[in-house]
Amino acid sequence: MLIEIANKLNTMQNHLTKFISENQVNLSPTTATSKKRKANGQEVKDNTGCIPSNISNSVIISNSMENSSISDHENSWKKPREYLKSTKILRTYSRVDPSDTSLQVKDGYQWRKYGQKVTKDNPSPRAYFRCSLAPSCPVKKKVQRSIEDKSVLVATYEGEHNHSLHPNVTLLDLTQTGLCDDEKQCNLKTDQYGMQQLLIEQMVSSLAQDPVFKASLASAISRRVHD
DNA sequence: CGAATTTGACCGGCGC
DNA sequence: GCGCCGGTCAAATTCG
Repeated sequence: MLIEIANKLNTMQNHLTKFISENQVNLSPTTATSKKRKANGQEVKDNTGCIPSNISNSVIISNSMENSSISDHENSWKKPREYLKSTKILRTYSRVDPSDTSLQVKDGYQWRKYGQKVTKDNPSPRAYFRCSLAPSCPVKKKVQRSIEDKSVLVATYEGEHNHSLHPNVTLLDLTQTGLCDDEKQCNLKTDQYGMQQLLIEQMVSSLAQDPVFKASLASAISRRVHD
């Protein structure tokens, strides 16, 4: 029976992988522009605090390209537009203990903090991190508490990891197996695979902590046992 | 003692 | 040109 459950979980993971691939979650370049103010001169509200209403106690992932709730200026990070065209933005929401002031989001990667700022429209400080798994990795991360719910950490990721290092994921070396002869393409595939694995882990983690999902799973297992 | 974090200073973009 | 603001730097401090 345990084997069956394991198989079911594998199937579930395959479905998740397929879903992520088909919906291009996190893998589409942002088309964000850097307009900060509306035409009438009123300030555009920073959406860092806007969280999905159905958030549980784990991680929710939103794609900046498809999620219109994310303001342009939040995505811009004051970067040149040319740079933005080739930069991928990902935002995740993590529920943490409100008393925890560390602003640490456990996503499997290792981050080095290089700055912290209090922004105008959110009293909670915003922390700036760089990926420390590889010295040349361009990925950056911003973490700030939600303005609406201080128990929710909003992590915004910019860029893609240019390395295959990931503490929780063993990646295939496509270059050595001969499956990929173009080095650039290979790096892209490797990176996308790594990001997919990360997304899967986060989604599975989210499901695992969802009481409704757990109840459904328990019910399904129970039916299996009684069959 | 080296690595990681903190924090004030500095820089560049943008609006007025 | 000036001031505001977000992002980054780097010296000081803390931690393991």
